Amino acid sequence: MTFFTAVIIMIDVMEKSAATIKDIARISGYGVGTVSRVLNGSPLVRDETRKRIMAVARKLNYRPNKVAKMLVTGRFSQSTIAILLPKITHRFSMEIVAGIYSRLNELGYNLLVFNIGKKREEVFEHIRYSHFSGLIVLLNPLRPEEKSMLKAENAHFVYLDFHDRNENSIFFDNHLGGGYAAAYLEEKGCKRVVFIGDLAKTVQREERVEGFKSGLRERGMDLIDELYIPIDEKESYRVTRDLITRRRIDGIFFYSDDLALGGLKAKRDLGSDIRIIGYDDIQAAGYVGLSTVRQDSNVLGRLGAEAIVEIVKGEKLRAEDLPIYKCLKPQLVDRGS
Amino acid sequence: MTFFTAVIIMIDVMEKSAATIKDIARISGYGVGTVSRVLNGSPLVRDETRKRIMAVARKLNYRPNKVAKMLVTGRFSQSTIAILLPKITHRFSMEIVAGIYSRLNELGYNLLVFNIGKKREEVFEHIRYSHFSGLIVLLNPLRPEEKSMLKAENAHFVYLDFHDRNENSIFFDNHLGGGYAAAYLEEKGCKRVVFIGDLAKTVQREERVEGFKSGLRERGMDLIDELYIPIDEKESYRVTRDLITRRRIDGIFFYSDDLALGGLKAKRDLGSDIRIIGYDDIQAAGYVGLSTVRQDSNVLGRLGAEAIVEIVKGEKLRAEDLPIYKCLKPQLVDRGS
DNA sequence: CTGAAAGCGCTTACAG
DNA sequence: CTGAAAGCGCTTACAG
Repeated sequence: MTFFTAVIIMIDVMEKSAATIKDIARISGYGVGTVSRVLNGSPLVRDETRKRIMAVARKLNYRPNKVAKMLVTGRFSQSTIAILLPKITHRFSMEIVAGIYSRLNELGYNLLVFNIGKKREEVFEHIRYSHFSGLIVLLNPLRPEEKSMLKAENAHFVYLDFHDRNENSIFFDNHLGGGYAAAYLEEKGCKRVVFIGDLAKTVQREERVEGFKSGLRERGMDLIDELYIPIDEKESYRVTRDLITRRRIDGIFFYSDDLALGGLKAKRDLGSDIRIIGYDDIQAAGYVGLSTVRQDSNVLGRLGAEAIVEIVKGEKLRAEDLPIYKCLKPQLVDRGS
Repeated sequence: MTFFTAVIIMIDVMEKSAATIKDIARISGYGVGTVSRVLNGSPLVRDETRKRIMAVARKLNYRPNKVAKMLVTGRFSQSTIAILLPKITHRFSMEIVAGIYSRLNELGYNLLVFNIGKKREEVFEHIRYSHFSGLIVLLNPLRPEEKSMLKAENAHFVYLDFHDRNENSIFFDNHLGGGYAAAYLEEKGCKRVVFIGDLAKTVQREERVEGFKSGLRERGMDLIDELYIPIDEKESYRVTRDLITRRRIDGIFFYSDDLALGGLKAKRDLGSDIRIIGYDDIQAAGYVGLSTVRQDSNVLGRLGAEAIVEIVKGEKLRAEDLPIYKCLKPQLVDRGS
């Protein structure tokens, strides 16, 4: 008895790697089949046996290997869709995620969330060794080696709010939206305007800026400056205040509502009549009365969820309509800011 | 050659279940080892062989079985934490999720999201056959059979914003918060107040109401009515407008900010001087100037993430400090509403 | 370069 | 009631 206990403790200490059903069988003196039955609550075992085996299992702090169980039973959740978020996320991205989630939920799929962290490679290792049926890539491009990894696994993916002619993409027209911003500022009588954007140089930003600039050109308005700052309400508050007090300008187009929120606060605190427009139409924009270029995050998210599920289920696989390439239009929302 | 093609097509059509490496081996005439090497891009294969095998793989639309690969390589992402959301979610729940997510992210864990849908049993089947290390159960109790399923899998879980003496729980003190609401309304000079809550009868609601009532009693204030309505801003707008116009009351305590938002709008539209207080302090509350009882969703989420990770890593397993049972305090936020 | 075999941790008929 | 064996789909030394 003491020896018996001693053996168990030794093993408990030695075995750094998790205990298996085999260990339990060996130590308890039963066969693996019996152990398996006990662990799964089969009624076909003696009570005595059950107790003995359970005791050993507890002692070893046994945790069944789900992967092995999945393989043998063939029952594993095929209904998980993964999403890959960019390193820095605006509130807008989170609203897209909410849209994806709600549609996925209706379709009976679970959501697995990845995030491009410091070590991009590590994240892709995780992705590689995780179990999911399809991937939604949000707002940023995949590198060639990442794509080929996915191809090798024959794992499907769809870009959301990013576009690549050769891949499934659902996205907003940023050039058009930039133009809307110019039109808005013109309508409010602005002549000398500034653009304030995120530090991160993204395709979305470039397209939006380009659309804005060509809009200004058409209207004979002047782009006095372009500023690039971190996504931080306080920072944009400060920058806007400086602009209003030190420079002769009458309108600002912010790359995103996150940024514009700080700017609007500065304008109001100073009682300035400068005109401000943001981008995205996040929830807060409605509450504070910020004019913006609306991108319907909910629609985008839901479309993305539907697309990846269709692809994964192979409903589109043999059709000519792959890759999916869908461009959505933004809308101008005038709240008088 | 035609025969060859015919065979492939037949198989392609017949095999409803996915093609395996064995199928490719059989059809291509090579061994499974070679097929595996090709599929994994090993350089130790003739080019000719590679092409032939790849052709068959494509024809069969081969998708590697990740589960089998995981089992044999032993490389599968152990760093996934799952959360289980209640059927109906307030915005507050979503803010908790954001907190969980951000902390999990820092700790290098992925997030898998489940949601109690129509068929509760089905969700638990999914949970059972999904691979994750620990589970965070948000805002609602597990049933006995669900707990025993988790126990059988030796899967750890922690309740967040729900409490049970026998399980790991991190939660807010609702009784205290209800008292704060009463104190707020008294301070604003209210005498005749109403409580408006969600239809769903939850522990949280009961505790909050009880705290509110005993707060009123201490202060000699009258609870004129208790109304229970669906979580819907329009609905709470309507109900509040009716209360203001038809009944002699001077204050309303809303179970959640989601509800209070509609009420505040009604108050302002009518120019009423009724006092309104909500609960949670969701983002929108700050934007519209709603007084509320603040529960720090970010802190709660982050604590939950840390707790489950600690438990999963066994850092607390042999200590006496299990189960974790931590009660957080809410705070009163006076925005003058 | 390629095949045959062993094995990952588990379940499940099949015999006793 | 219990054990021995086959097998889930894959990888990986080990021989050729």
